[in-house]
Amino acid sequence: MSRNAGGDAAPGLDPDALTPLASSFYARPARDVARALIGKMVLSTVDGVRVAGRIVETEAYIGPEDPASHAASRIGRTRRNSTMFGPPGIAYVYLSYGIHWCLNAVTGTEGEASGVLIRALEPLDGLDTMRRRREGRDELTSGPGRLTQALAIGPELQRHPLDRPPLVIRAGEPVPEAHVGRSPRIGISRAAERLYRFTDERSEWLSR
DNA sequence: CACAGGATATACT
DNA sequence: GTATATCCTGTGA
Repeated sequence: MSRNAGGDAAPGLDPDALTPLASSFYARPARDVARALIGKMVLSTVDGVRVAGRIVETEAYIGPEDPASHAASRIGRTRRNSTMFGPPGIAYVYLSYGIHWCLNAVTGTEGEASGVLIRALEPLDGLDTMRRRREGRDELTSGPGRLTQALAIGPELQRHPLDRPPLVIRAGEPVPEAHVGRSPRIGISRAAERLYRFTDERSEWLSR
């Protein structure tokens, strides 16, 4: 079977040829990383199957002072959120509503407990695999729980460094500032006014 | 030990 | 728009 089965690949951009983002990319404020991740590529080879997508929606969660964060100061460091206190560039994976696994990249300095939630991808490669994993549904990767299902991301990838297989984030074509939207984060009750959600406004694959 | 609620997705009215 | 699945975490008895 050829790559790009199902069509919809970005022309002229081969995800395998792009440089993985080093941990230094993540070693800065979560808002900067959330903005910079728009347009980057996520490649999963979990289960030996190649699946790729382009990041179109992220959210920043910024240290203990962010009351919406799993690592908010009122909670402190716990077993669930301990990955957020780890070094930048690793995956923080958590279970939402008992059903959906969600993927974050840890950012900032070690112990800072900041991260970026990957909320939506534009499917680029391995669409047949995504559809199978999503049981034939059309919404393959437009939502944090949907994209982890499509990419077979689960708790086995807790603390996985994001610069190597089976889950790699790579460079992509820059998204001009004019196309980047900023809006309130989805599904939170605290600090709901902060504009920590970043989107590629051109995308058809946003979560809403 | 019991319980409430969540950085969601889906089915149903 | 509303209901509910489903389970882990954090909290407080």
